[in-house]
Amino acid sequence: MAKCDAHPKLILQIALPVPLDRLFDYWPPEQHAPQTIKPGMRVKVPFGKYSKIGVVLRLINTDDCRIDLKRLKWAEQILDTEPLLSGKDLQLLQWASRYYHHPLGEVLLTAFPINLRQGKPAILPVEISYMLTEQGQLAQAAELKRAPKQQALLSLMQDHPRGMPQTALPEHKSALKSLLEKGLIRESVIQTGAYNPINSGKPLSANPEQRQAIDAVIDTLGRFSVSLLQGVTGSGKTEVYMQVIAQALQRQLQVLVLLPEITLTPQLEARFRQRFNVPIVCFHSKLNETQRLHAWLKMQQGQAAIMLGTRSALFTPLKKPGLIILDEEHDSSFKQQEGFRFSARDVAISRSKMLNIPVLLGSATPSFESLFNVARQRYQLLTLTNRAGNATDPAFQLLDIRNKPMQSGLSEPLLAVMHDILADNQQVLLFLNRRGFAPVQICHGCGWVSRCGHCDANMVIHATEQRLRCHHCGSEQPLPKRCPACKNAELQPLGLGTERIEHTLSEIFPDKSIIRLDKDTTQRKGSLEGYLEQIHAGQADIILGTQMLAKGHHFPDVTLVALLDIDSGLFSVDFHAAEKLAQMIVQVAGRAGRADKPGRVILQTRQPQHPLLSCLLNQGYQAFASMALQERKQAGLPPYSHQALLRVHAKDAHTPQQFLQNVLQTIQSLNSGKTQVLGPVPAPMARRAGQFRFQLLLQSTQRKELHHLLDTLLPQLAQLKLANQVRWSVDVDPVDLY
DNA sequence: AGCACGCCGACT
DNA sequence: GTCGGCGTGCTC
Repeated sequence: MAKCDAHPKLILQIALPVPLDRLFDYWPPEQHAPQTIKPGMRVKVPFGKYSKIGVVLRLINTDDCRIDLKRLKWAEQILDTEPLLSGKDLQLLQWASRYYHHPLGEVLLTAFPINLRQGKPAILPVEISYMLTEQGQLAQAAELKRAPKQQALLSLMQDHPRGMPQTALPEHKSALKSLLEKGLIRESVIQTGAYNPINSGKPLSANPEQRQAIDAVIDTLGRFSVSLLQGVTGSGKTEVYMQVIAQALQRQLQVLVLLPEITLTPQLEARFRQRFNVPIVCFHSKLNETQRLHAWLKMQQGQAAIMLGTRSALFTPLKKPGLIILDEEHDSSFKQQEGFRFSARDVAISRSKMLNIPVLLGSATPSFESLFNVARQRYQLLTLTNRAGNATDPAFQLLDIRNKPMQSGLSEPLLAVMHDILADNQQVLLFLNRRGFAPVQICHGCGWVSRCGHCDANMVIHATEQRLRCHHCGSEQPLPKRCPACKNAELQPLGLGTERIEHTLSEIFPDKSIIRLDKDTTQRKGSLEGYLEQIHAGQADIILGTQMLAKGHHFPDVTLVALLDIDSGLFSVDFHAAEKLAQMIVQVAGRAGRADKPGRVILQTRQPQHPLLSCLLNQGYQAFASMALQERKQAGLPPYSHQALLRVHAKDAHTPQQFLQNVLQTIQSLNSGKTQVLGPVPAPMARRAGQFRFQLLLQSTQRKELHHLLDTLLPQLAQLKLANQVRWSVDVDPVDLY
């Protein structure tokens, strides 16, 4: 290479999306002035056989280069003229990479929408609007009678004297061209960037509790603080969000609103658009890549003021960050469960701290961590207790079903109540967290069960499709008519799923309309919305479903909620189970009732004396949380300690355990004993999708100790003999042991 | 993660 | 005699 002695002085340190926790050094691209390259710009570099897109993280001197300069390659191209990620963004992502012990390059590139990850240009299309020229204003539609499409467009334009954006006229492409040529309309570029955050007129109302909460959060605008807004269903949390947002917008600041599920975004989006006269963008998995790119860029450039999004929206750069809101903060979907296993709630708090802005967490059933932080006076607690329209709290009733006659999981006393309610033309909501017809098929002749061949789990009967399905690995097969083992035809469904209960209900209540809401009935696009409409229109008598009933949707005409089987949540190896169960009970109960029709909640149980249930029902969620936190304190569990879970899996049955045994030895050689090590133990589902799984739990009362151990331990894992025979991952602050 | 290179079984 | 199985080793 002739260039050898003309080496530029600066070297780029680049993060690349590879599972290697280090940066890669490159010369700046040959004809690119190195002074113009800034951290946060994307760069295309040769990597191995092909090219990759990375992010410039630092510029260093040749003296600080980590490898022999002769081996350095030249970067191919700097892809941005300005950094896409700010210094603060990079700082946050680096922190997250260290905290979650996930490779920096992969963390950095998850901040980008796919298009930017692939190196596509970070450009927003120019938005064009059309408006009438003077000639067009005077023109008579009749003049165009030989061109009906142009005629239609002209009158449409005459109805919108302030112009129409191109995006609103997708059908009129050729007519637009013709009218432009005739000089009847003209194009103008829509000016984005500045917006006038005036709300649409109505004076904002709030009850005293809401007022207090609103004022308390507004008071924190401009500095870091965490507020926990605890409000029962229907207490008006959204109104609090909106009035706080209004204040942030007045200060020309942007707001990031994070939600657990996309199913809830459309409702909230509609309310926001009605309230705020500012550009609002959404960011979630139902959007296509172009829409996501545009939403991301609008926030990054300051053209949009509000982003509503799911977990993946958390890292969107903000030109003028003002406030982060995280609704339903207890929801476990804020924790990413694969790859970069971050908690959007915890990272949002870190981000707010770095940006020196407030964060507002909302929930009717706050996570125990958040309540713990309130008790430690790290968060301020704001409470809303009044339900809208003076609705009363639902009345809870534990229904002891021991020795009671049952029909498909429905006890006689429950059926009696249902008969009454339905006779009165009110709606009933039944909750069972198990989809399918029955969780297993069994042979009455020989005892064969429908075991999954790849998992330690049974295959679930799906009667409509006449198939057996494993809910853990997705494998399926036709429902056998005869026992595969003994050829006996006496195969029976064992246990209950929503599909089976729907079947039974239709026999017991033949003239009532039943709507089942679970993954199987709502997979088709728009089907959930369709069912919800039917329910709200009063076309459903019985609503039956799983988890998704607990999330957001309110059914005001429901006056009876029944949880058919809560016992399975009472006995779990995972210490989070009690918290999850309590949240679920309260959330499901919150779906029902309003002022003139108080709700009633029945919980079927064979454990009517269980202390967890009696505390929750007699003293409420708050008391229950205090009790459970006390237990966790005594047991030294989070949030009184900190955990990291090392998961290992392999095709071979023995290597995961052997590998973890070696890890254990390594730990013992490193650890001063302040970090507890539990395991290795088989994962709760020891075999899944053909992989054998083991895990090792690390726990320490000092977060620093735990992280120090991980810092020294993890780089050594790759050197262990069995390292390339297993796959392993680290989960910091695990919430699910599966 | 890709994607090489690198040694041992069933096919034109 | 080749095509290709996935074992291990590297990427600035």
